[in-house]
Amino acid sequence: MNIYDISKQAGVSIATVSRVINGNTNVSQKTKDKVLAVINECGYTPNAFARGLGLNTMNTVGILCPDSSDPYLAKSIYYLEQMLRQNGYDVLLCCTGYELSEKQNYLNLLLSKRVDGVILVGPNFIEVQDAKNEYIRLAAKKVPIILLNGTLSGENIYCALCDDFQATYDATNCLIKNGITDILYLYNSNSYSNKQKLDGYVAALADQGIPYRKEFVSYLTGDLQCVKEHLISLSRTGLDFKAIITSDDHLAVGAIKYAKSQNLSIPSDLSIIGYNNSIYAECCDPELTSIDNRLETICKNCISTLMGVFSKEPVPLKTIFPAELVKRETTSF
Amino acid sequence: MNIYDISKQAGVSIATVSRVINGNTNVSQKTKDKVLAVINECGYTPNAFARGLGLNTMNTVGILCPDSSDPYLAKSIYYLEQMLRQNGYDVLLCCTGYELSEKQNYLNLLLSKRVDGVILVGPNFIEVQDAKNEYIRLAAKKVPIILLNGTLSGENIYCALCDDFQATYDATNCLIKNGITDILYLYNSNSYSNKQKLDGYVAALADQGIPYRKEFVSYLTGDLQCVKEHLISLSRTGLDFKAIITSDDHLAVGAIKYAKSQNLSIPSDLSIIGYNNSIYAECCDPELTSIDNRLETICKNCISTLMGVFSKEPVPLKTIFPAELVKRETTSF
DNA sequence: TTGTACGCGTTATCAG
DNA sequence: CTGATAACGCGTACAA
Repeated sequence: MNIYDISKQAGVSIATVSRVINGNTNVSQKTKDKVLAVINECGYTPNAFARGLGLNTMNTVGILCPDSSDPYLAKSIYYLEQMLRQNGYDVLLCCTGYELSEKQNYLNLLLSKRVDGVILVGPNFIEVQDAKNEYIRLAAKKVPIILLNGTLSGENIYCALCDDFQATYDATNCLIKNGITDILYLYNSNSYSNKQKLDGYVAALADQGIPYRKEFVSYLTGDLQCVKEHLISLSRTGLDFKAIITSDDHLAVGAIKYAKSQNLSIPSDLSIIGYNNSIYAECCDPELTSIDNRLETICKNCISTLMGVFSKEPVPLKTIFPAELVKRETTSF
Repeated sequence: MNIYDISKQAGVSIATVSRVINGNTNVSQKTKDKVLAVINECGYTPNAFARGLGLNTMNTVGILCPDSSDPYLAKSIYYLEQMLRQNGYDVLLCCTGYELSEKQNYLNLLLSKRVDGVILVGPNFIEVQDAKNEYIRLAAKKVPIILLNGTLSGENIYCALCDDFQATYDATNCLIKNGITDILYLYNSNSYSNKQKLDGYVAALADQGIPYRKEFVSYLTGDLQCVKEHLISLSRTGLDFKAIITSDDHLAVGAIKYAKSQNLSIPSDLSIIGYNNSIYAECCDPELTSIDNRLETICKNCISTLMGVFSKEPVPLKTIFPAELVKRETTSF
């Protein structure tokens, strides 16, 4: 079943069939009806590959993320998929894992599939060492690249993110204002975004005249059990801490597990603040105070920027939204 | 940059370039080296659309799911994406929501994009009324359809699932054997799979001579708060229950929230068993006993079946795995 | 308003 | 081992 079959059956040329399919107005109602009738009768659908070849696009956007099962990234993907589809774009999904080389491979793979644009989801795409981000700039020579919760300068690269520095700065400040100064900071990746968060924590301490203590900051990967055990061993060294801020809700849940295991009561003995305001924050107990980085808003911004680029409208290179501290049961304020 | 440019630059015909690209053996090493050199120099990548047009495939599989941000579905998608990519297939992701008409629309959309196969993820695709599943059988006339955790008979439809009936049967039995007979059952969708789960619960009661009580079974949608409130109002009616089995971990977390709010101690006052063994089960407190339906195994089976269909090998129509009760802190056994 | 003819970039076939 | 050429199915100038 192709456009020739339809044109024969309807007694018109393929050009007319094409016009009808693509909503071209220069077709008489009578002809249009006839063609549509044949199309419906035959259940004809234009061949997407041929169309893609001619138009040099299949209206597809690539979404790259380290791990689509991470609740926060999963939510991002969900929003993006919905919004892209509303705009008539399909989603090609790629889960890269956390290795730089794989991210690079998959980005090139998407380019070779001729996607119209790529969205890099999550802060983990941007490395602190700028040279390692060069592959993204290279890709941006071919299609627009959108960073969701990441920031990178470069032509044809657009960023939408939350002010991570300010967010942890404010959260840290909030604790200090409430008389809590022994604050642990836990993070789980060395991305640029996580560096910002850490900087916010450090700056807040400095601004309040509280000395920064290296042993209060830990880089941690692994499951909840690992987090718990790390905190237990930390407290066994005699370290005394009254609060924990984490770069991720998952770590914060680990902190809750630690508190339970030591019979510490939350928040009177230990305050905990997570990051992302993901489902983790609601299903744990006590429910987690968490920094909300306005995921839906950011996703919406990404898509509107991308659509703007496609239609050659002027769009902002970088959009930064403020975070919001969502207070639940792991803090007393 | 197309195959003609390369062929000119290398001083060979486009046929030879094509042969080199596609690893055809009938090319002399010398020619091959020359062509490869030019390809690398120019950074040439074959046009995927043209290739698709010629081969009538772009090696793409559609994944349809109601909501990619649901932890259980997100995990499924993650596994599937990984495994498909290992086999050289891309993933076109579609989030349909829970409306039948939308599922239908999106399935047709995927077909029009000429995917090589479609995987329907999650039990929610199969309706109890068989007529409502007809659109899937129709789609299967064009490409193989794989049901992940669903079951439907039909040509070119393949199913991999977990024995939901047996799973809740065994879980219910387990509670009864431990002297708990007042067991609530909560479910959140009317899918075929959820019907199986409910049947398992009912059958276990019957086999143990415990009368089935309609008021012990609730259909519930909504967030954790809703679940909690429903249970509170249920207990206010004087209903006395000692255990809750749910069709989904999310509902079970709601049940935990309920127990907390009523100062019931878990599991001595109330036992809770969830379903899916998702991240919900680990991050709540107490950690949730949950029925694990072997997601990774099922995903692996789906992909191997699909690849089998693609290569025209004989494959099973239906594969059923047993579930496993993962015991944590919400049950005493 | 409609039809003809060509281009899009591959891969496959067949001839040499 | 290599080259010429015909599909693949559609969109679209351009002609009528």
